[in-house]
Amino acid sequence: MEDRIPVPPPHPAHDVTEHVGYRLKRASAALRGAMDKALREHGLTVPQYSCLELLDAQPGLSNADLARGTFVTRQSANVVLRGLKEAGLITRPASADHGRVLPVHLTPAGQERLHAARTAVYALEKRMVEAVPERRLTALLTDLDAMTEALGG
Amino acid sequence: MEDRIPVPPPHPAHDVTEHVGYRLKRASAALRGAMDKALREHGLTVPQYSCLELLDAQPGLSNADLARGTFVTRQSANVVLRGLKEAGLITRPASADHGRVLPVHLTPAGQERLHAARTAVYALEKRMVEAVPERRLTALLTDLDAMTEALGG
DNA sequence: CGCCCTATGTCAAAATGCTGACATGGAAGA
DNA sequence: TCTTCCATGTCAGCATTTTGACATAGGGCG
Repeated sequence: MEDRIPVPPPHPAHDVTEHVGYRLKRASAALRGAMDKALREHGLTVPQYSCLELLDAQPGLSNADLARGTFVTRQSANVVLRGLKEAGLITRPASADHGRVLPVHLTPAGQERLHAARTAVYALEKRMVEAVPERRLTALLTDLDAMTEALGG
Repeated sequence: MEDRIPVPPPHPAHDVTEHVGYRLKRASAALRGAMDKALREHGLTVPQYSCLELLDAQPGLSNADLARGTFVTRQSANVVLRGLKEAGLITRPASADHGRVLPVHLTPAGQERLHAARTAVYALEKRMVEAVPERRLTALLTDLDAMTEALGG
């Protein structure tokens, strides 16, 4: 008699694979995998590419900025930056002249590498975008953002 | 008149943060973070919880099945299963009686733990779902799946 | 000026995940 | 039947990421 349950109100589906979260994770995993494969041919990892893109759009970002922008911890971003610096794709002052922030910039080699990799990544983006009806694209972005905010950033 | 545009072929947007991929990753990261926090109070990690959910819906899944279902490699899934077994939440035969597959099952303790954690996770799902207009929910799921398939699984 | 509070960069350790490789069991096809 | 091919489970090594902690720089405010 313990199955006197009135109703599972907030539980629309009974199979996890029907949940929004599951679909979201699956799509994200597919993107990650595809990017990983595409970027490997350019000698870049996904976090590395992400950093280059952010730096191209906003030169001088700090390590902490990049961490937030790539959704990882400061420590992880730091490791990525070391790799990029060792590869000669970015520059980073050894010491800060003003505050404590060490502004990061792309080198010409970094620009070049980014542009090459970007072509491959944008092709993936194109495949994704074309998979959804054009009139729904805006709504999709809106809803993704809404979900993000509902979860607290 | 402007829809006469041949098309801005591969580069629709100029800021990465406008791209679908970025929004997708951000939403996924937000979900991951929220789940991580919620599950910690129940002594579970996200991969562990994912396995429990899959096993609850489909008892007897193999390690490889769970790996595919949680979007990680067989090796990673194996580590997760060891943790779950050590915690007494699942059972797994030491040797296969039929093929090579070792079917995994939830223990009563596993069921219990899952049910407790599920409440917390479903609350998150609810927040997400309610953030998007109800009439668009189905479309959202459809589009997420379409993007997944466009990227090759 | 001096105090608190936040943010940043970094170190160390542990956890987590992946690549590469191998042996084995089953299934499909010659 | 036998042989080839694929999937599974697992080991080892490496890469990545996170947690936790710490010192320091700056802004806000008494």
